[in-house]
Amino acid sequence: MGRKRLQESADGRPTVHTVAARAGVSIASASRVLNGVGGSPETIRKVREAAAEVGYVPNAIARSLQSQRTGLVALAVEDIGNPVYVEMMRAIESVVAASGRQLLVHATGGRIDNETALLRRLAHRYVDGMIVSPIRVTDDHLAALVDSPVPVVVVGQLPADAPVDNVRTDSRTGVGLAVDHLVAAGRRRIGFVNGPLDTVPGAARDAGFRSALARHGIALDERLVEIGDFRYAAGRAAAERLLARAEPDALVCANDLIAVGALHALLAAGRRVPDEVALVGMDDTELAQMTFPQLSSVSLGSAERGRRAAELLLQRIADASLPPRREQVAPSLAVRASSTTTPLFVPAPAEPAPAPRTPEVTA
Amino acid sequence: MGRKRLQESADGRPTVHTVAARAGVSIASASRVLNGVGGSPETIRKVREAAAEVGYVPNAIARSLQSQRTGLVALAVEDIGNPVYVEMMRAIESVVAASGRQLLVHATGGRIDNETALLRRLAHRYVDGMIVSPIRVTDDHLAALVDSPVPVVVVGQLPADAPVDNVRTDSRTGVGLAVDHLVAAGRRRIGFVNGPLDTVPGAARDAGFRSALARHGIALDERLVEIGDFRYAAGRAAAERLLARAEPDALVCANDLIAVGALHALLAAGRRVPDEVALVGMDDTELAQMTFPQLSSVSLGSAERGRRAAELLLQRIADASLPPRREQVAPSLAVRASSTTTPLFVPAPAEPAPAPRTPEVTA
DNA sequence: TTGTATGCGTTATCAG
DNA sequence: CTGATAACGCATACAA
Repeated sequence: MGRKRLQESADGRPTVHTVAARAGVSIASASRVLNGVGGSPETIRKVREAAAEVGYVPNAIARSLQSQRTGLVALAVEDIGNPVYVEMMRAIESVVAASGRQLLVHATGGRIDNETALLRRLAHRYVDGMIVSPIRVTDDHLAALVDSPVPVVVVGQLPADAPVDNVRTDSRTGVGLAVDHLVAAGRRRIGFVNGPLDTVPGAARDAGFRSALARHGIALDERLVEIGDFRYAAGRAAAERLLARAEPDALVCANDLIAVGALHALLAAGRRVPDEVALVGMDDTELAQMTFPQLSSVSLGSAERGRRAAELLLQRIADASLPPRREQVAPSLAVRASSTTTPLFVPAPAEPAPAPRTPEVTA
Repeated sequence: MGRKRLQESADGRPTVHTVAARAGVSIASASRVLNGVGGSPETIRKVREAAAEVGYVPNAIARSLQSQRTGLVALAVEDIGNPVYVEMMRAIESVVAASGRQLLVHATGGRIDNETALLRRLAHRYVDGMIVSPIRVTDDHLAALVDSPVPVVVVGQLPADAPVDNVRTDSRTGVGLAVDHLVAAGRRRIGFVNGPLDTVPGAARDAGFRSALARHGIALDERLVEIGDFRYAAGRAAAERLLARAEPDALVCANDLIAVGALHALLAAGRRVPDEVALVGMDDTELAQMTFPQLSSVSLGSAERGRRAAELLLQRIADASLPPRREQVAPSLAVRASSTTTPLFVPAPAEPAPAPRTPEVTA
């Protein structure tokens, strides 16, 4: 006869039945003891003993099918090599962990199909909810987001009427902060190294740069604008192209990875930073403090956005009927050595220095 | 009466029953059509239509309970901010994706309890297998690894007799490569900035450094050895401490993050790199090519280790009866500007230059 | 407290 | 090809 109700699972590992049989009790009693609810002292002893002997470990999948939850939350980002996502992830992780859940990260590689596939697969109940930070948003993508089977919070720009929880920043204004700072420092030939214009952040930053220059009455020289992608190598290459045909006295970069690439290009070309060319990155990641000189960078509050996104998600998991919410985090500028010309080898002034700063690289 | 067999799931979302009822067929037929096996043209049409109308999406948890697999593979690493794990992750991802599975990453933060908790939770059937790269290994930890409910592959050093699939490298030898290189370049006062000695990699690198110096007959000056952790900030601080009390003519760092920190410390202290102090990192990550000057670095084949680990895991998932396997990846040295003193401002020689190299930072 | 029986949503088996 | 039904492993309402 076919196995009717054996005591072990298909792959030979122990189940509640194994434990129950061994302890000489029903599976209900076994289950209760294993979950710490009820059971006479004697039963508890027997079950615990049996469980230990067979090395019982509960099947989380089965448990989830029953409880309708997995205790898992996912974060989908484009490029896990970008430190901005690391910061965001850390912030999310701490919130998620505090709720007794576990955070899983999935790198989509920026391929939209990949991201929608994720929503259509992983999200189909493997996780209790997910936070996704899409770099491009198509209608298809948006549709998948909207009728996701599990709660979703989007970090990043989204159409105004999209009924999805959303935490955003204003990178357009953020770029403006960088330009204002540089203009105030007397720079006029300000260059811009951006990522692809067909991405949401790329388009926003481009608009921000142009409007900021206009606001200051500076005519934009298109030779001072160059585009790569949002990674180091392309940023460096783009900066090299720009430097080969123009002479900026400042460079704004669409993120810190690009800025580090640009810094490399500048130093390799013999330009002194910040004396000849000031440099401002964006995202204000760890990376900005690793370079020499350290990078000024526009903070888009990635940790804060992550934290808020996690909170929104947990709230929605708890109550699916909540209306779609939208939160915004304001950008700010972290000024460091890469955009601050200071007198060198000059005795410290009697008044306290404006801010602790590492020495300049130039002599 | 209590709901006997409704057509929708507990949370009101459609199930096979919903679709079947709407299409006027049995759940068996519905399931078959939904899975693309069998079904008359008419049935297929009706079911597809019904599924589309109600927006049916299969419950992956239920499916997994039945199929005994999730199609998910997890990678557990200590610090996702360390680029070495990013490289490893990318390699693993490509192998895993090629098998039609999805990779999830979990950052343990190096806390052992966290990692064992992961094994005891997530691994309890939420994933088909996992790759874990522990930085510390206790007996407890090892035990959890050994009798993990799902296939596990460990990347990193493990006791010789541990019955666990294992991909390792020899960082001890790796440090030796760095020292050899520096000694050959005429450096004698070689310093070492390491991570914690109670970690597996920390201990191995320490041993490697000491034995390498001994091999060259160089007496170790303990003032030239400093310890932080494996991250940037601590690396920089450790290098600063070292530089405050000793005058190395070269620095070996236990990973690239530390090396970048050391580079910052050196430049901030006005030391010229590599002329006054040569610098060699370890892991040969992207980061090594981002700095100026670019970092020489000992490659521990992190991508290769990741790739192999993923292959081992997939094999074991396919056949659990495989004996424990152990693979080793040899270290190699990538020489870049940070450890190569070249004549500056000298006309290019008639013969081709030894290798394309970015200009030195010093003048 | 304990055991029986049923459901979680899906897939697989086995008659019809 | 189709439909009823039995698993998958666990949790729990209910009756004893």
